[in-house]
This record gives sequence, structure tokens and C-alpha cells, in this order.
Amino acid sequence: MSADLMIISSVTKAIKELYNQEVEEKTVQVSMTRKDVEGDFTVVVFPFVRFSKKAPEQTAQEIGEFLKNNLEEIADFTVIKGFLNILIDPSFWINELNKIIDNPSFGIQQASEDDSTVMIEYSSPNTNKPLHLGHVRNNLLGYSISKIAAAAKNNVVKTNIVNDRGIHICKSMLAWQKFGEGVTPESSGKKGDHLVGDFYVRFDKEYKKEIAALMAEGKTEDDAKKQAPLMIEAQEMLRKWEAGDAEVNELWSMMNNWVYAGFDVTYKRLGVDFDKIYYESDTYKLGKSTVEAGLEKGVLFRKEDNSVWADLTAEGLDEKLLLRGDGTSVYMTQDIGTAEIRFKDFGFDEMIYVVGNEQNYHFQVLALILGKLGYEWAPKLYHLSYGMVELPEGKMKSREGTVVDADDLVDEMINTSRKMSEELGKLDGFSDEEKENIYRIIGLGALKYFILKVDPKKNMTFNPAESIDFNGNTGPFIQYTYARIQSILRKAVERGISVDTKVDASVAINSREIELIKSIGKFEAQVLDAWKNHSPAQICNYIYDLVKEFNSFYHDYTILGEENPQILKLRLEIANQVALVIKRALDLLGIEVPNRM
RNA sequence: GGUCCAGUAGCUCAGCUGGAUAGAGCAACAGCCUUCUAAGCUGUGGGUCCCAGGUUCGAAUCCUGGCUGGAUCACCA
Repeated sequence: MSADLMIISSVTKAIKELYNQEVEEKTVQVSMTRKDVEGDFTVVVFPFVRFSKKAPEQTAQEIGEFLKNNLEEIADFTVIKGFLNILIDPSFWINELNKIIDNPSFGIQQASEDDSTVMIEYSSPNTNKPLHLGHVRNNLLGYSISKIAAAAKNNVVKTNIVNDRGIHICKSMLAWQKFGEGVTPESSGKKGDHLVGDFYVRFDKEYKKEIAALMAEGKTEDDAKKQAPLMIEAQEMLRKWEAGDAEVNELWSMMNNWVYAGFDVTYKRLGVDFDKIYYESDTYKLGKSTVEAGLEKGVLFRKEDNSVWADLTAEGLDEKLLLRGDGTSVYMTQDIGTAEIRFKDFGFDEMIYVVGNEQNYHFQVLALILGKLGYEWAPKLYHLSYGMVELPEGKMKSREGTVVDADDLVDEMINTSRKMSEELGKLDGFSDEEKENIYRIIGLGALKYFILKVDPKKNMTFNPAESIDFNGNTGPFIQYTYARIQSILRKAVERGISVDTKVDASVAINSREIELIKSIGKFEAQVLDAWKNHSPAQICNYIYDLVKEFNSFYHDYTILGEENPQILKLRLEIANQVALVIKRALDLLGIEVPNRM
């Protein structure tokens, strides 16, 4: 039984014996004592004052006496106002450390077949342009939450739905056909996603020229937009694509494959991956039959123009279109179909959509409609909604060229990392290959940590000009602590000191060491909490606090210089566990650790 | 206008399932490398926790109402 549960149970006993009152265990608040107060656990006694009918101090005193007499682990207690601070025997903490040493995957649980299956959709790009900063936040969040889910004992399926069809890709295709002169990624030496993106931009440019020309002839802007020959051609191309036109499909297939090859490179550099990829071109018709079945059941209705709608006015929302008058499907229809096939494929217990908060309404409606259609799993959908990434000057606008490209961003981070490393000169004697790998680890660590440490639901500001800090509450700071500990461990091994073995429980432990063991021990609960709240940011906060605490200890105390071999051993094991927790925590964020930096 | 989200130090953010004196980082200033990696450590200054009510022994945290900013309410995705 863990210490806090033990105390809770004893407190309920105390209240029964002292005041003859039954209290539920969940009403007993036991927390870790704050650092500036002596003690290990704190019981808040205010809620029990009405039972004791005595002052909070006296009540705390009485409960404290009872606990001290009934629990041998309790060494002493103090009372401050209504707070009962309990001091545990120091050997308890060494035993806690030993338990952690015994568990080679402390904090990371392994799911079995009986555990829940969680499906997580993230990334979900359009195939007409390369990934940008917004996608980076999405990918990092999605990947991290997948890792956290797995560590919290879930079977995880990472999925991606690629929006590979529609007018946007036709625009790129058309521009390539007209202006591309047969250029390919190979002939131009350009990444496929960037090449296709260039043609998307080119389309827009030419299209604007046509609009301007038409408006000069006296047409209204709306008419000009509709009548511009390029737009008409693009729409015609989409019709041909849907009709299965061989030539258009071949072009579509070729250009999409360029994009996928480009995405693969970006995904790989970001370190994200998927277990199952769905393509809209395969799934876009799926929801139709479900919608029609819903129509027959009478949960949906048809308007005079033949379009099909869901009436959500009873839920305080509007009516939502599900099939156009011409029978074609919309985004919502696709998502209904995709959800159905996913449930058939994997039978998930939870389905998480990592999608920006601009789609909050969409997912609210999706869950409602699936519920109306009678799917009992509709409440299992969860929209992990995250805020926008803004630049200091405001939103990113592709038309104004202020979009931060994902590949450029990664390059920039690695360059910054390289520059800093070279200035510090700690990697002399390493091969170029080893150095580059470390620069990569640090640069990406900085980027990922910077983005993940912000609560997902909040908008965040990203300042590319100032780049990202490598000091303070940052990825490199945490990686640095890891590297430092590795250096100590290497030296310990050279001296023949065993690492990762148990510590004698009678060793004289000081309060700083106890605090570190407590902090290490919180990791497991932190992982579960981060999962409960779907928030990698909680892992960031936790690991930052742990690292800060360790660095301060490292500064104040020697480890290998300690003369008492038992204390040396204790400190070494604490350092090792800090490093292991750093490694596991950063892994949950998709961040690697360097052995030196 | 309806709905949802956010508002905490000059800036970027923690803390929010109610608990003790609201915390970090950056920026500014002052210290610390003959000693395990100074990408580090220590200190100083910096606050109407948007405002007003309410619930409570106790509110940055919960409730109500405002204010400000953002998102969304398409036969776009």
C-alpha cells in the first residue's frame, strides 16, 4: 500500500475512534507537504472540524497523535494552522527508491490485450502544399499523446487521414500542366511537397491575374472569380477526376506521390509515424449510405431541393447539411463514414481527433449526429482541440508569405544547435557524423519542447526571429542535465562502482535527497494525469521541475567526491533514476537524449 | 447575435478535481568555474491573478453577470 493511502485509511480510523464519525476515504485530503515546510505528507483537517467540534489546531494535534501511535512508518508530525504535517521515517524513502530501481520501466506501463484501445488521428494534411508550423504543432501533439496513451496502459493505433482529393489538388495539377513544362522533383532537385506547393501558389497568382483582367472589363469581383477560365478548368478537372478519367487520375496519382515522398521526409525528421493511414479518396463516399439509412429511420430530413440535413436545433445548434442537392457528400459526411470504418477496423474504446480549435463546432456536430444515427460509440469520440500558432505579427498567411515551413524550421533549429555547440566546443574529438546527430537531437528537442510545453488548448506565439531559447525552461536544458548525469555514470563505471542496484536502507539520507526521491516517484502518477487531461504539457512541467531540483542538488553536493561510500552510492542511484525518468519523459514527448552535449 | 475557448510579472508561460506566503523562464541587475559538463547554480527588483458579485472556515481555482481578445455558426475542407 502506498504511503498516502495508508494515511488516508488511518485518518478515517482516527476520526471514527476519536469523534465517532464515519468519513469516506475520498473526503480525506492527503498531499505532499510543500517544500518550505517540514514534513512529507500533509493532511488538511479543516473538513473534520465539524466532527471534532474543536479548533483546527487541536483537531490536527489529536489526529496526529493517533496516526503516530498507529502507523510505525510515521516518525513525527507537526501542526501549522489546520494542516497536519506528517514526517515519515527516512528509510521509507530509501525503500521507495529501491522499488523504483527494481522496476526497469518505472512510470511506463505496458498494455495487454484486455486494456482499452485508443485510436488517435493526427496530422491529416492536404496534399497540395508542404507542412507548416501549424502542422508541426499538430504532429508533435498527436505523436506525444499517442506515446502517453501507451504509457498509461492503452493499446494505441496512430492514424492519419490524408485529404488527397478535392479542388485544392486540382489547382496544383492544373498549374503544373499549364506552366510546369514537365518538371519533376528529380529534375528540379526539389522536395515533392514543396514542388506541388509551388504550383498551388502559381495557380493562385495566375488566377488573380485573370480576375483582375475580368474586373477591368467591368465584371464584379464575384462574377470574375466564378468566370475566370482557370477556375472553370480546375472544376472541370475535379469532375473528370470524380468520373474516373484516366489521364487526370494518372496526373493526380503522380503528383500525390511526389507529395507523399516529401511528407515522408518531413515526418521522419520530426520523428512521427502512423499505424494506419486512411485516404479521403477511398473514404469520401462511405458516409452516404449511413446518411440515407438515417433518412429512412427519420432522424435526418430532406429538403425540397433534395439536400439532406440533420436538425440540431433541439441541441441548441443549427441545421447541418449532410448531402448536397446533387447527392454529393460534404466533409461531415466523409467523417461519418471514416468514423464508421475505423470502428469496424479497430473497435476503439476511445477515438481522439487531434485537430485545431477552428473545428470545435465540426466535432461537436459529428458526435451528435453519430449519436442520432444510433452508434453507441459516439460518446467515445474526443476532439483534442489545440490553439493556433501565431507569429508575433499575427496569424500566418500563405498569401503574404509569412507561413513558417516545417522543413525550414527544423533546419533552422538544427543550425542554431550546431552554432551553439561549436561555440561551447564540448564535442571536440567527435566524428562529424556523431556531432551532426547530437546537433539534430538538441535542435529538435528545443523545437518540440517549446511547442509541447504550452497547454494544447491555448493559442501560442512563435517568434522565429528570436528563434528558440536553449537556456531556462527548454528541451536542451533538460537534455543537458541528462548528459551531465551520463558523464557521472561513466566515471562511476570506470571506478568500478555498480549502478542500478539497491541502496542500503539504513544510510544517512538528507532532506534534499529525500525530496529528489519524492519527485522521481511522482512520475508514474504524472503520466496518468497527463493522459487523463490529454496534455503533454503536464509532462513538460513535471520533468522541468525535477531537472531544476536535480541541478540545484548537483551544484550543492558532490556525488563522486563523497567520502562515505554508502552516501555516494545513494546519490549515484538517485542521479541515475533522474536520468532514466528524463529519458522516459522526453520519449513521451518524442524527444531524444544525447549522452554528451 | 448564438456557441466554444482564453485573459496570471515588461514578454512567454506554469499553477485551475478549492487549501498555507501566487511560481518559473526570458529580459535587467549582482554574484559563483584549480572541485562530477557554467546549455548550469545563487540572489535582487518586478503582481488589482481582467472587473463585479456569490458559494465556502478558505477562491487565481467553483458559480453568475459583465469587459477584452480569438475561433466558429458555408451546398469549403
